[in-house]
Amino acid sequence: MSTLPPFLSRHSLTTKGSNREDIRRHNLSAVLTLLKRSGSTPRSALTEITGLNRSTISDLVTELQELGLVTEAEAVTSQGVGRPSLVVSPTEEVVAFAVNPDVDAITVAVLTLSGKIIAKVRQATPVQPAATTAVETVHQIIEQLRANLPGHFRIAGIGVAIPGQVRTADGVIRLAPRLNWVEVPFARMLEQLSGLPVYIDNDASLGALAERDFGAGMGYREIVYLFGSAGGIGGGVIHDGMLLRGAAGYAGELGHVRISDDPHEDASGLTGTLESLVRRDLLLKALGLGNVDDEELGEVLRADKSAKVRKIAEAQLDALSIAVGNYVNIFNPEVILLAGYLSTLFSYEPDRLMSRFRWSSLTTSQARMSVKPAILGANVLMIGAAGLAFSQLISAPANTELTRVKVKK
Amino acid sequence: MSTLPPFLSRHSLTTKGSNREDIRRHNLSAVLTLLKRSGSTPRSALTEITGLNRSTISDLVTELQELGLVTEAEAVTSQGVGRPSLVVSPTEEVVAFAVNPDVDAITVAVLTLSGKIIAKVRQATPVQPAATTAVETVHQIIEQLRANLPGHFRIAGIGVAIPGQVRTADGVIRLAPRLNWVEVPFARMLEQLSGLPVYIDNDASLGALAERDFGAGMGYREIVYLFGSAGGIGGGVIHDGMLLRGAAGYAGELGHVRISDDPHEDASGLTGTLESLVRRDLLLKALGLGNVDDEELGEVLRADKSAKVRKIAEAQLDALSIAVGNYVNIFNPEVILLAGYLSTLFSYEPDRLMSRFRWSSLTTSQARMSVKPAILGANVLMIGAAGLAFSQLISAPANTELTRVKVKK
DNA sequence: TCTCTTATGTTGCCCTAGCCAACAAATAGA
DNA sequence: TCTATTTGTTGGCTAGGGCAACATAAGAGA
Repeated sequence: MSTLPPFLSRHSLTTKGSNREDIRRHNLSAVLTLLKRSGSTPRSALTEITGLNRSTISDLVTELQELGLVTEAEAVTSQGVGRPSLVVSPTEEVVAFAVNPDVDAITVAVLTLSGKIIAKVRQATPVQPAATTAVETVHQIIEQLRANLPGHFRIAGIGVAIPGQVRTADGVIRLAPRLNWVEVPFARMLEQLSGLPVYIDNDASLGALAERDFGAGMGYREIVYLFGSAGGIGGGVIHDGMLLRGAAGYAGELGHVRISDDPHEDASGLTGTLESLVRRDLLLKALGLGNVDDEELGEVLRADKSAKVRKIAEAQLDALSIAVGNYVNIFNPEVILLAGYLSTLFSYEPDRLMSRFRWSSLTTSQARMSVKPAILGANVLMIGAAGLAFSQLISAPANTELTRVKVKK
Repeated sequence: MSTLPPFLSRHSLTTKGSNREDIRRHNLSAVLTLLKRSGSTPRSALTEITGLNRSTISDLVTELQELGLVTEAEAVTSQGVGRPSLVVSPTEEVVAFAVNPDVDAITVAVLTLSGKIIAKVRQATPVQPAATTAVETVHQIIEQLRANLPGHFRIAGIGVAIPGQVRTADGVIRLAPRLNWVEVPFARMLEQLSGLPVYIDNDASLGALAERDFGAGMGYREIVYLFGSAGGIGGGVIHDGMLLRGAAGYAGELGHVRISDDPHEDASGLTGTLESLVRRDLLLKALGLGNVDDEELGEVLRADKSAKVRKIAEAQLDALSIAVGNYVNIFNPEVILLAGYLSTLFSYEPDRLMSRFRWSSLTTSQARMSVKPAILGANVLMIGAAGLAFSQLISAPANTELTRVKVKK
């Protein structure tokens, strides 16, 4: 029996020792991570980036190949003097399901390791579904998609993007105001139905991860991601290349941060927050628009010449500027990515935001910092959710079980 | 020559491979980290916490002993059945200098690995010193302290806590408004004079690290630290047990975050920020106090019964509540630590803050979150700065050169 | 077409560091 | 004093990354 100082036990994660298995896992994971992000990569590049020995890379790639995760092929185009390097690619035969339940529809897709969408189903929900109904619908769509996959494909799991707060430890949706879901053990429910491992996280957080891997955040290690949708404003922060989750997974609620004394409430009942000031619905109303997507909204907005609309848009841009300035001070990011409605708003008058946010942040922190629109469009949540489902496989390629498409009875 | 996709090169850090040396370094570091934080620790505890084998711990401790970093001794009190475990302690003979230049004084101290202060000199500066003057003064004090150290002691380096923004990569002070220093290559200057390695960081960030290791943050991995001083409000964020530094080291400027439309400016010219609303000097003035420390301020404040003072204090508490609520939403921390003046303010009426911050953050994120006063007092910056100076040694015990007290000619 | 240069894949061997098992040592309790 | 329990110690094992030598496949130049 031990008599550890009580606080030490909690430190066990940081101060864990490592052994040979950890090395191997780490190196396999490093190689697979590179392949996921950049697709086909020559072995020589893997050697250079990882700093490992040629022979080690050879060994690692062989193991990944035996695991059925990557394939090797001879280079098509020769890249110069010397023996051409073999090109390694993530296989297209390992897939994940991505799920996004929202107010008006449930979307499910099948994606490969490198983020390619193989199939996608969007099922409209006439009435806002209860959690149990939603889980069943998701399950049915997945079964149908699964039946259409080639038999030798294997499945990493199901990733779910939730417009709300998710306790990542056990996959419980604590609160999804728009869906009116409270304390729903979504992961457990869907796992029991589908028999597949289920991973859940907040939608904006997954958006941030998707942009980091395949979008405007590629190559950055310090990213602040702000996502505006019909339901409000969410955020995700990438720090040191990894998602900032906080104690329970609720970190990054960047839309619910108070920046003004304005008494209007946001969707969560907080006043003066970014979400309460930057409202897509207000602009839609002013433009006389109904249910349009962000692209169409952008076009109408740019075409509109009324002073009233301009005033609303600019007031929202100014509020966004303050928030951007704040996040520069807080995170000192390399880049701030604006997605969804915020991207539309930004594009309306980029200079206004760029000049104003500088008033609300320290000049030092602005150095070499850029603000960009996100580039992944409507499929960003699918890519992010699938990435989440793959994350276990990515971090421990040799120790993660994949499920066959056809279940053996 | 390689033709890597341009963004991949920046990823090299995450996707670096690891080898045997990395394991050894990591394990030595894990053991030394534990010893630093908890002081004397039995070998059995090291085994249990790290998860490593008994024989491995034995080997690691032997190496640390040979490096002169730890000592082993038989247990004084027996702790139960079985052979008593040997107790390992960090040596007291490896020290670091801690430096804190401020407006009215320059403070330098000598500390051991476990944060014990061996010697301390506070030299008042009648006029606010220029950077070069300050560096020379620091150097002289260090020489004097060094001369008084036993000859067999060894020095890890100099850690400097700066009331301003520091570019951590090269140790340049970008801006320290209070000292009126701009773009000062402090680390390089002091390194050239002293011949010792110099590490610099922002004062509040170092405060956060000190509280994590030896203060109210012990055992937590997600900490938001807010520090109020005469010069303003600084912040430090510990995420996953590590300091959040951002792209260049400027992250954590939590005092310069705008939370209201109030037009008053803070020390950096930003309006409506936490720092502009929570002002120690205003309260001092209202209480008719001069240059007192936080403890005395707290006593006078508690004794005071005037409505005017109460109004000021409560307004400041309310502003602090909003900021606390915001940081709960942003970081989902386990604990928020209030230090310096903010601790005084909090203690004046803790319930007011505790009830009000709940209005400005999502209830979900408040679960199991606590707000506490920091417990390290006036020496917090010395502890933090010394910890910074030791960090290189801690992270690579076998590969870090220590300097002898007596220089061989 | 034939070398020469260059870059990469392959193979066998080495070495390090963590693990394991057996044994020794030091305690508490009966 | 004897037993159970826990921990330190020792020697051998093993996995996996590094290394060097060699093989291979290009391009360049004559």
